[in-house]
Amino acid sequence: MDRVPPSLTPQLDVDVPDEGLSIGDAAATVGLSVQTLRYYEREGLLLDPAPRRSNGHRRFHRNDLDWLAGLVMLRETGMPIAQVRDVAALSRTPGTERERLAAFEEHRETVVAQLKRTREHLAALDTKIAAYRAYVAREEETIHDE
Amino acid sequence: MDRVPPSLTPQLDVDVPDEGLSIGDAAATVGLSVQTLRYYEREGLLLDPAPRRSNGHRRFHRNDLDWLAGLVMLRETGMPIAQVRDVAALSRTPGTERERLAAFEEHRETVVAQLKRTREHLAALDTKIAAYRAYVAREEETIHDE
DNA sequence: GCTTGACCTATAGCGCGCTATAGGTTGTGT
DNA sequence: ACACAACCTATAGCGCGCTATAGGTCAAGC
Repeated sequence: MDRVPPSLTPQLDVDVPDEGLSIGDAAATVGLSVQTLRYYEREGLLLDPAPRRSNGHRRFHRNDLDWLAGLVMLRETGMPIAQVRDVAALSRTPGTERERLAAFEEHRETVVAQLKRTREHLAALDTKIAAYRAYVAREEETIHDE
Repeated sequence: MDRVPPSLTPQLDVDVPDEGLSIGDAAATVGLSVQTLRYYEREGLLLDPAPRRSNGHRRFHRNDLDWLAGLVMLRETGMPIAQVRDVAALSRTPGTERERLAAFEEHRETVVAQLKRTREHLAALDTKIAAYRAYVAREEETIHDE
């Protein structure tokens, strides 16, 4: 078996017609621009180049959309293009399930670390905001007192 | 009063000598490169251009370091340079405490939103990891059975 | 006295991730 | 029949945030 069965990667809850989606609809569905989607294909981030209709237009099917949703997730959690490309290459190669798992687990660690940092920054920001609120409140009082 | 008193923005718990730090030490302290620090100065992200010694070398004092820590926090939570510049400009202008507060509160919202998205992405990533773990485990079993 | 290193200014260059432009084909609605 | 939108390829350009380079001053240590 080459890839994890689709049933195990439930990403998207939109229904995709059997004939697939145009690039415009696909882009809208996953929240990318049409250019970006073509760019991703060129850069080898897709599982496969999207199949074309007789007129040369791309069609995106269910599994493409699922993959795209995952790819957007990786990108939005800060995974660089090059690394996504590596993951895509792995996912194209049968018998690399362990490596894929390792890649995802490693990325998970970076996301968790990033989350932690952001939470700490948020705390600092809250401290700053509290200080300013106190200052502004104090100023208001002073005006009242006059 | 021009700025919020330093006591209300406790950012950094390192002690800074009275004569201040060199740019190298300051950069190391706040986790930036020397070039980046100079770049930030040029771009007007500092409260004021750092004062120079007779030899033209910058000195960073306590309040500069505090500001820098805050600036790094803003940058690392994704605030663009241009917006940091605006905040710096506000912080230079007396009587703008309310605007500064508003800027920080607004940024807080974007950070919270970003945090939420990242947590959702993390959940999706965890689902993927779980699926792969199950797959790999199942594969292992199959090999055992042979 | 001379090298070494940290600093200085000024300016050019770069990596990333798109985004825009040119020039063309297809197909759908009026 | 014809305009108009959506698609196509190929390639150039751009915004952001640094980072590197050139060319120099100064201070300390060997």
